Amino acid sequence: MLFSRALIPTVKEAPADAVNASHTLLVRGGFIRKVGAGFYDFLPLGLRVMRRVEAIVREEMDRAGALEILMPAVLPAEYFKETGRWDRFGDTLFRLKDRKGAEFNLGPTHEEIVTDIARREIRSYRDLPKNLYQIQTQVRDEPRPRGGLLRCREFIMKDAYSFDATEDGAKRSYEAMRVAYTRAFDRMGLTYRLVAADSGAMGGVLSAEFQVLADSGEDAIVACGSCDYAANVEVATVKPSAAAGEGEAAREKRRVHTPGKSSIDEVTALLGVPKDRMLKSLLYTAGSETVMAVVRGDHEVNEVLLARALGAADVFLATEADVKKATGADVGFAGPSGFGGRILVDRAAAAVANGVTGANETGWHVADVNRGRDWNGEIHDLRLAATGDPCPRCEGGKLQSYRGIEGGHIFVLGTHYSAQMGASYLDENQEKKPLVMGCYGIGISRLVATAIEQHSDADGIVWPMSLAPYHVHLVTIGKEPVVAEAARSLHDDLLARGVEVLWDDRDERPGVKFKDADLLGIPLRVTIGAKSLASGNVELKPRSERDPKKAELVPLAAAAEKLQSLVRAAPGT
RNA sequence: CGGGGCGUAGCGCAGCCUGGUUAGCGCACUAGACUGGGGGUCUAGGGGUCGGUGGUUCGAAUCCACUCGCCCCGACCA
Repeated sequence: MLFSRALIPTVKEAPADAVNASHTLLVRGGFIRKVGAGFYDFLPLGLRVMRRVEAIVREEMDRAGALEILMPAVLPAEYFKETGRWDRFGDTLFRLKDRKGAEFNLGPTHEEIVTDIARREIRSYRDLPKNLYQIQTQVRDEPRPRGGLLRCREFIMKDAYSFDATEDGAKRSYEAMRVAYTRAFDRMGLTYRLVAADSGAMGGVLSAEFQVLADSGEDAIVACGSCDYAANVEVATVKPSAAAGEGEAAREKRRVHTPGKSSIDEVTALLGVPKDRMLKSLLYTAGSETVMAVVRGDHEVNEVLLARALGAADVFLATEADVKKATGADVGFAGPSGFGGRILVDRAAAAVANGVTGANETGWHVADVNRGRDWNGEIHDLRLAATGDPCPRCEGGKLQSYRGIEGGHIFVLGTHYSAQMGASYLDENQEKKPLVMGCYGIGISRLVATAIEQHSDADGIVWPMSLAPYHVHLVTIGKEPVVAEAARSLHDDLLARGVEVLWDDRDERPGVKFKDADLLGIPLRVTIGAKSLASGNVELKPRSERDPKKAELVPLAAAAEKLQSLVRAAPGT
């Protein structure tokens, strides 16, 4: 491709609304342009990268035996109404009406539609297993699109759905997807962790996220430094360590006056006790119930774990009024000792001896309280895991916190949708049974940005070969006909060898071309100028090499073959 | 949805507080000249319903009201 004939509108200045590297560089490099909040144009270069992601994902899905289909982006409302998600999705669902007033929604995901295919087309256990996938535009009216391609209202997703006769079969399908995803993410050159994830209100059995590590990520995850334990903090648990005051003799409970001191910091400062002696007591609303969650003063409540422990879909921190009603005291003076309602306590807090906590009376705390004698509660894992916490799986391992971008999610759904929608099969005994389903997503367009979050420097993008819009960026310097002739022959030779090349043939100064080359991030840069060409050479430099002096001189005649072998040898291609 | 902020040329911004010539700067763009290995220099140009509507005023980019859009933090995120 000739640069002069392409549409690659690079700009020097970052867009005002870009806050992270991928957004800035995708816009500056002319890969994408914003159309509206959460909607983007993919310009030629951006589309080429996305096609690479798609191709890798498609290859790995096909290798795993999945079958590509395409479902509509516009869906009659009846499908989401059938499963109740018409209401449950709330404002996130884009709704529209046709000319007759019939209701539709844009597809945010396609469980209903694929289940409809299954109930119509799958009859027998002999038809199983099946895994159907599509690469399709998905639309969700996100409350807050952000980060350029990282969180859009319209995005490209690969979503796959497996159908099995049994739970065991579903696990095999899930495992096949885990392998396929691992291969795909490896080929894309991404550094990621496969983490245990919340299976949500769907009652899923197995659920894991492919979290691509990036400081700009929206998700918090923890991973063990010693074993392979890794989990979204939403579901991460922690091995209990030695409790504060363990083994101490229980002292007599006493009331302490703490006027105006409602926070852990204030109370520990006033009383001179360490934070891990405090029993932090928070009130949550779960459905119509108000419950107390107790964690140690130096810990935080994990609301997902709390909701799970309660069997609730969601919990919300109680309002000020609810706290007063439940405890009889202002916010900041709640405690399990003497509390009348349901109490859930984290393991670590449960073990605290001679603890300090709120007295359920404004301006008062109680000290030297002990569980069993002064209070009680249901013991669960309720605390948020953090860096330095002991790994729940191995001996001696410490958890480390990371930020991640969810690049993929694999999930055994069970029979949630199939039972609801009547998607069943007949087994060997003529017995009708619901299909056991799994679903598996990869954020195709998001991964374009995610790759840049991991592969860029101060000058621009550094694409892995497998995702690069072109393999070779050919830069010609000067107007001498010999230079253009050499470039033309190399360009044609590369094309004949299946190497994709972008030739910057513009009448621009060398500095402009080099800056643009660094910005675009094509992995191999070949410079042809009169200087080196005089000795029959061209200059070769990988984008990952920062120092231009380290460019390698390669005889023009040997350049194409050398480049071809470099492209072939690159991982993931 | 709560809090904060921004809409002025294709992009990035100043001007607004304290209303008053022809609305300005940098980049980009057009033409010419010089230049030619890391975003070069000079000359001459083109490009604006100042987000929209209404109001105040002799006069509004500037003040007021409403409205639309966008961004950031939070909530939310099958």
